[in-house]
Amino acid sequence: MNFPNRKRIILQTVEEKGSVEVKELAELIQTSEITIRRDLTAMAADGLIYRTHGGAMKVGLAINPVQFANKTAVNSENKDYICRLAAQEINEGDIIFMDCGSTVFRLCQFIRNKRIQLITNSLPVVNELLDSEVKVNLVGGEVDSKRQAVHGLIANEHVARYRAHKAFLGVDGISAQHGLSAHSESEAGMTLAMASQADAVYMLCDSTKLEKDKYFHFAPLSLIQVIVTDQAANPDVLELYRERGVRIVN
Amino acid sequence: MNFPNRKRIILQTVEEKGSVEVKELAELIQTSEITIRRDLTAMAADGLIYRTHGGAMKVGLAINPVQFANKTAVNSENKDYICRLAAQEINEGDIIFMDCGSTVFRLCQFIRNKRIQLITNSLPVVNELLDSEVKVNLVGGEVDSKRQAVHGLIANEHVARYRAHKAFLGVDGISAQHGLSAHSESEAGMTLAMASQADAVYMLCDSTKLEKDKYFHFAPLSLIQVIVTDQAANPDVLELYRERGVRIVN
DNA sequence: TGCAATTCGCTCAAGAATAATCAAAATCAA
DNA sequence: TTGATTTTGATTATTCTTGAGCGAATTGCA
Repeated sequence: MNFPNRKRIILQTVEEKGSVEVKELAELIQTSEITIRRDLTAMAADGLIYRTHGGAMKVGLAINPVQFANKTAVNSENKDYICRLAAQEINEGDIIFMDCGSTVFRLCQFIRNKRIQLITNSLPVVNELLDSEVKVNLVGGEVDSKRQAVHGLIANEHVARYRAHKAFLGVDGISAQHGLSAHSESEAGMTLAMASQADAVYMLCDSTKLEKDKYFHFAPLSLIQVIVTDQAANPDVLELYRERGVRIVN
Repeated sequence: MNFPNRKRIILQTVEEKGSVEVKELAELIQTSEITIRRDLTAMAADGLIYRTHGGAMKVGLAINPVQFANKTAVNSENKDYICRLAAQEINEGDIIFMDCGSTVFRLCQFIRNKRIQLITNSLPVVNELLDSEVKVNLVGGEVDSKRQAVHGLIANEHVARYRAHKAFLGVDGISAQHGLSAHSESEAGMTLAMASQADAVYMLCDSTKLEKDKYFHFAPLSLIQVIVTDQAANPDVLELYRERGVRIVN
């Protein structure tokens, strides 16, 4: 019995029973426990199951994964807080941009029932809003599988064809002095493209990202009009941004 | 016993049993294990089977082991047969179009390991191939939530910017006399856009769609070069298409 | 909190499967 | 037929997988 076959059996068992034990599986598949443990570790790494002591559990979204769901768990209360505020800024009939940040993704749940037009380059966002009131326009171009989003030259050009009322964007780092910075060039390109086509640019960033500089600086602070952040943000820091004409929502 | 014959037997065995071992096949075909291994390697490279240590598995079982159980897609046997044939027409380095038909979607599992460039307007296809060897380019534009695909003017324009070697498309109806027909205008637009930008157009259609006319006729038969269909197709009907210069693969 | 019982991951070794290489056989073209 | 090409088989070195032992970590129970 080889790994793919065991994998199939394990998945099926987990799916049926909700949770399984290592012993149980070893007995069922007629192999050693250490082998099962190794299988479970590998499968958990792929997000197919949830590993527990002594066994494994079914993970809700694992089969049809928007793997994004796991990543968003970090700082999730803060992110939800931010998104709730951001959602209040969106009115019926608005045309908005959303990029592919993990914070921005959580905005989806708060805008499901708004009748708005959305332009995005994020695949999880599109999936999330497929059956909603929101009319979605997807940016075309090269798919970046790691970020589950569309980036590149063609994507930027696509964005340039639209004009929106508001852009809701994430960023890796932001500082009052040096402006916006990112880990990757392509993400920065998309941020710029959307920002330049929007009447108002909203940065959704939890307080940990304030006054942090990442390696690639790509825009001055003047690119944005609003920062939406959480209540853990230092008031003195926020004042820095206000002085430079940025509206703070928190 | 030559390769094509062995291939046929191997495919049939894998299809029946789900998974097989090298030894088993060597015994069955009365040849050496090394030969079987070579056959399996070649077939796996074409995406016809999933290679495991010590044997091979059905592609579907290995790719999404669980969905398989509950998902009783219409005509799935025939569709897999068609897609397996279609996959063999795709070479490393090819640039291909795929549209959003349900048959075309099943092609995904057979091309996961091919190093090719794909341009598609189908969201399920993109999701399916996110973590694969395939480089995906997504067509941008209005998202049609019912069809889970991108359609419309902008989408067609996007397609027009690319040139591909082959297009793999679905269609609602096809007849030797009247050509291609569809249920919806927007889908027809996408089909036309892709077909006109491809060197060779492959229609993937199970035999039930042959000689069927749907309400919206949108292109003559000359638009396409190849029809890939299943073995239930009536030979006399196929002859009609051959007479009109269409290559038949089945 | 502390202790005992599992459970875990790491490393090592044995065995199986594989890829690589080369020789023999079969096939094909002229 | 001869020579070239392809296919097949055998051998060997390498890689992959599995299972066991052992110390470390985690859990459950008192």
